[in-house]
Amino acid sequence: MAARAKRHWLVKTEPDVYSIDDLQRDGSTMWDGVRNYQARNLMRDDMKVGDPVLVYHSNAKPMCIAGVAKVSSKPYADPTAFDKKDKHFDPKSKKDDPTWILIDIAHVQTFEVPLERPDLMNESKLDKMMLLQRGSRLSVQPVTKAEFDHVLKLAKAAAKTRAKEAKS
DNA sequence: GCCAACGTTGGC
DNA sequence: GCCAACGTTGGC
Repeated sequence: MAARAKRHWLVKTEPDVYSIDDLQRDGSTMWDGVRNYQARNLMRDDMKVGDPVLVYHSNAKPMCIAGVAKVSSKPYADPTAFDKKDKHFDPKSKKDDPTWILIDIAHVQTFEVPLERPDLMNESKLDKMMLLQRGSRLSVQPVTKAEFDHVLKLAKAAAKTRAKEAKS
């Protein structure tokens, strides 16, 4: 069977709730609590084990792309939808026909220097990136390979610059 | 703290 | 099925 080309993704998280550092500590985690159909469909239908994922810190100071993760499980039912005590409990989601589906993601890399949103906005190569569009609220979104590669390049360059500064 | 964008809900 | 009201996200 021909291997499917890897697709690239970005997930948003509020670092006060769950940050890249938490992910690094945990190794991997259920990406739970997503209650948006479009985001769910991406997790259920399009995200495949091994796909690279950028991790973005929203509602934070600073707002930034903080690192890289990867999809580490097949889709399965979000257990928080069944838990009455959970903030994300959804009585409409039944165990035999779950409404909310998630995947696990595993930590790959925490950027030495987070890429802050205003700097990303200045990158002409990222003009079209969904994350940077006004009013873009989708919390799980596709990223093109070109965008993904450019973000990694920026992260490397930023780390290099910092290393130089540390020396001088 | 404000508010634009946008998804969801519910009356009709 | 339409659409106004409402709630949430999330940048600024």
